[in-house]
Amino acid sequence: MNIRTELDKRISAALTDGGAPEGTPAIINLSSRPEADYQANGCMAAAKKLGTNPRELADKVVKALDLSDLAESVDVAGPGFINIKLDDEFLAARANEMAADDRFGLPTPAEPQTVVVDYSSPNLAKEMHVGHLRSTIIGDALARVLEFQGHNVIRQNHVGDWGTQFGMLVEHMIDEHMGWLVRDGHRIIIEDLEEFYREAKQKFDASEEFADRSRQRVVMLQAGDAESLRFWQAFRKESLKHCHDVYERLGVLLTQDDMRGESAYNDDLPKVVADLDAAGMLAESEGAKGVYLDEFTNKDNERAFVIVVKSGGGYLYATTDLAALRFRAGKGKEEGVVDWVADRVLYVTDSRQAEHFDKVFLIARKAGFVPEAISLEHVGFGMMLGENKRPFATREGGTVKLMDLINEAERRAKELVAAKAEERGEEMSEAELDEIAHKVGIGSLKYADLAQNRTSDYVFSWEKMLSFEGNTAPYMQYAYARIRSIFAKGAAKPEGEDGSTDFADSTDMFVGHPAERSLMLMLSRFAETVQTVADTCQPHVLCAYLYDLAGAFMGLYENCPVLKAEGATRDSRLALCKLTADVIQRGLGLLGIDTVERM
RNA sequence: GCGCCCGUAGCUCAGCUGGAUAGAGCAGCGGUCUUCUAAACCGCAGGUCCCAGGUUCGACUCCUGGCGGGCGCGCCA
Repeated sequence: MNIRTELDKRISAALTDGGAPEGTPAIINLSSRPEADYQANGCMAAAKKLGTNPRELADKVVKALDLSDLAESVDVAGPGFINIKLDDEFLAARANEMAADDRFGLPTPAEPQTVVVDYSSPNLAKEMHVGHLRSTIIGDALARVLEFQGHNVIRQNHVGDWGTQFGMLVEHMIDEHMGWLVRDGHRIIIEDLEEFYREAKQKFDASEEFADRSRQRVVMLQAGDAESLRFWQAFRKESLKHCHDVYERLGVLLTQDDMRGESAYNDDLPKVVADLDAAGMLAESEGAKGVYLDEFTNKDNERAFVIVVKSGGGYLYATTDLAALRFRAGKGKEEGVVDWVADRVLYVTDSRQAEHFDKVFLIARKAGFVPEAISLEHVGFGMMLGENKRPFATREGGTVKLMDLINEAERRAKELVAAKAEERGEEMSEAELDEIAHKVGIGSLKYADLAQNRTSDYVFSWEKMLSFEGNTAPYMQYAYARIRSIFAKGAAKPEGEDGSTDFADSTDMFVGHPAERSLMLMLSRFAETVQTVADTCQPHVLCAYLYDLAGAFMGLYENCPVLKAEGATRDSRLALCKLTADVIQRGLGLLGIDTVERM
């Protein structure tokens, strides 16, 4: 149950009974006061509109309201706040309900949506680097959250596999006599994509002859020349393998099936342009074709011109994005390529592209490519900065490869875990150490990114993200491991071989101590938290929740013995521990982060 | 020139369609391990919420104008 939604529904109705217009929002917030768990702030705003006294309205609302099944007290305070203290038994019932439900009481959406999440989308010309990290991590977390909610999530990896650079790369491949490898149908091996790109680029800049050949190669490629395509295909395959190696290491759910790169829309590009023309939107300027938008201005304060065909005849990313939008909004299904039509499309790219998407979305709407009912959202994020506040780079100022970053994260995590295990005098096999280091290292990398509001730039710090103090992955994973160790230590096991528990009445939790109540209250907020994350595309809200949950658990851990308690109290606390661990595990799982049984 | 984002404790950040006394972590100081992992917990100290106006019963939040920083604005993505 989403308690917040429930309160909003009921109090909103009571506001109507009290004389406010239908649909007046109750404005339910968490209360920071000890005498309340939630507060409704809607009366003040409503009273202002009605021209009545807010306190009187609040009194009327409370009279019209029946919260007896969930609240212990409902009081009017201050200028017209309605304070709600939930009933202990209600909270315990919610906890029991959550424990018996693998969705932890999360309501299924009334109308499941088809949500396209466009994320990661690296350029295949180069190896994946830190610039792709945030999109990959944030997008993956959002896809997991939406999927868990019950929506039909379509992951789309809109990789850059069709640009000018590919002419250059193919030409370089030919120069390097890679033809025999390609011809035999074997996968070519490029040890270092980054280096390969650099070589090609150097040649391109240094040799006019090579540059010319590269440009010709692009034309041949786009015209469908078999030889060129074969090389391109081989390079693409090799590059994709690098990507998927990274995804695998990161535990990102993108697969080959989610791949739909720019090249997939190649045939649609002329049609997009023709349709813009048919819609009367296409204009020409200095040989280029594009769309004028009154809603935006350029540097000279004239209306903006969005180019879709270059003066040389080539297409741009705006064209490809329009084709992709149309594909997602129904054309893909119409043509029998896919079996879905998007209700919502999320573009997880850095915030510098915000205006680009505003323009593209606008054109798509105006041209009738995407109906108003389909929600188009640019999920922007800030840059990754080094501790010197400059864009994150190697000491020499070069690009940081994602694979190197991952290796470093795991190396540091392993060092930490090994040192602590030794300090405690615990034996840990190399294999177990590696597994824990992997989960902690990757978890740290992800959590540090996700825990912060995505819109702002974020300062990358190894020290901070691998710290066990504060809102970090290691802290959360440690909190989980501590709970699990209660089960490992005591005779009680969270579940037996057959999934049964060995403590009686495992779902019969009750409130016997304030710390238990606080924990249950926090647990009950899981559903509303997931809802917020899905609505706003802000994974940091989930991180903050999990951190608060861990904090609430520490209250129990410090104040309420579990294994030493007896009878029903012991059972109740064990069940509470298990539920907390499960919610933490699920919550971290929604962020793409694994838990460990010990660390 | 226009537009977008940001400015909260020494540092890194939260602050939920405007709500009651602005919260965490780090760093600083002081406590808590014969007791379920002390990689933890508890306490203390620390803030003109960039500035100035305005709207309102009420503003970190909304509006206007500044200041400071980042980014974008026609043939890269």
